[in-house]
Amino acid sequence: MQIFASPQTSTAEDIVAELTEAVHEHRLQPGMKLREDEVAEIFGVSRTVVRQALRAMSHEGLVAIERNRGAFVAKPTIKEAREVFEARTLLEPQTARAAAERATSEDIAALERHIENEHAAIDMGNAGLALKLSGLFHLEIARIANQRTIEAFAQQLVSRSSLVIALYWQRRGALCESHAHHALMNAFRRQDPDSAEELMKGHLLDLISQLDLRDKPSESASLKDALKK
Amino acid sequence: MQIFASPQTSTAEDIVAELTEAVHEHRLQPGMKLREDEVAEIFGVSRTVVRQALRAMSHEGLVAIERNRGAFVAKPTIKEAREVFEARTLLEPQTARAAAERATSEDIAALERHIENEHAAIDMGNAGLALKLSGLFHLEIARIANQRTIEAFAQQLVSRSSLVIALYWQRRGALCESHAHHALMNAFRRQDPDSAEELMKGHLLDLISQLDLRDKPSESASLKDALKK
DNA sequence: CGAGCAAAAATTGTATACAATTTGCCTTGG
DNA sequence: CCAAGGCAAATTGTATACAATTTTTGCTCG
Repeated sequence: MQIFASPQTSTAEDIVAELTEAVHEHRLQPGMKLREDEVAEIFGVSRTVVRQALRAMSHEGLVAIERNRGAFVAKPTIKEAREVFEARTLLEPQTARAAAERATSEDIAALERHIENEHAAIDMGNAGLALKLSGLFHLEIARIANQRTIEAFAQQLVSRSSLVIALYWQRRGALCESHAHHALMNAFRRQDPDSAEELMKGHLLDLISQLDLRDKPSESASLKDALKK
Repeated sequence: MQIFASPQTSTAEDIVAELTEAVHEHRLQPGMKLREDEVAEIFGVSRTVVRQALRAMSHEGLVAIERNRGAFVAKPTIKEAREVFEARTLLEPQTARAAAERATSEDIAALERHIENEHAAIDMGNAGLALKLSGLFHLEIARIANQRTIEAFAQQLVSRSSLVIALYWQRRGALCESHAHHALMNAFRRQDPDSAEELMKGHLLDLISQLDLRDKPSESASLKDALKK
């Protein structure tokens, strides 16, 4: 399967960006192997640069590197999935509040365009694109809040959320409703930090509620437990 | 100046760990250059491995890599310094709460030993060691809370805090009082999450208040502003 | 026919060689 | 004497070669 276009030479950052985008759009799925030679040929660089990219992504939790075995798209466990959304619940509501306090009319216009794109992606049935845009919306808010450090954390968490969704989303076809995004944007427009914070909190809880994060026997920590009658 | 012991062969992780420890103890100071050859010789590996380590640290915000110019210990700006502690204020109080709910008697014993070590370091006048231990105390709490994801964020934030302290601490000689750490541990012992959360919040605010984060003309964002009469 | 083992192929880990870029110094001309 | 230009040294960026490890293949033997 041809997943990427083939440019000539790329930097490690380019490769990270493209691979990350592919994860966001669920073209790269959890567990897929990323062979260095293969990636190197696709991007027209040597393995040296590919390794930089893969190590960077492993540091973001998007890729799992097993020594002498290679790099794989990460497969977050249920515990990790919970942690990702718990961290988001700590960071993003407050960030939305800060963004609501700072948002300029340009910021709001950008958000509005963004939501339009989300709708367009859903209408044309491009679920992968819709999912990616949905994640980017959250990053845009972090950007507006002007908190680079938290933005970097959010970026990592949103990316990992894509993996969590790929693994644990319940109703496969159903809605990635940008309804909540609309409500958030309106709170920004009203310069209403309290609402923005609450809406973000609710939005995240809503997302979590649509995941199936019940413990499964296969994830049981100990072999002994698994063999219990 | 001889900063490191010289072992034979090390992994990239070893190098990250040693360099990070040196940052924590203020043996490596903001702005110092980290030449690849030099580090490679010290650790007895090739530049390949050193580059892995330096790139990992740059991703953590501990090292700044300038293209074709090399790696330097990062020099957080005042804005970054504020962001680091704002992020800590979002994450750590809640984490302390979670830790207070989960802490076992072994956890508390470990914290107690840790605080003793902090006192010992202060008594023997080893400010660098005391500073490092002070940071590790916060990481120990994240570990007790059993939140790997947040622990990773906290690790990065604590490391960057060491750089911030190196740059912006006001009274050079004065106290890194582990007083607040004692109070936190007692809250854990009482299984008092509310207190733990409040104490951590207050502790962080206290730390921030001892930094000099006033804007300085030299940090003016634009050259144009700087040249204005 | 399947289990076990051994050799071969494939893949990753590390070091080194070479290219590209920057930095410092020295020369030269005003 | 100072500024500008350019050459040389030092340093980083990338590719490649080689070593170590894992995975696959295919054979033998039960």
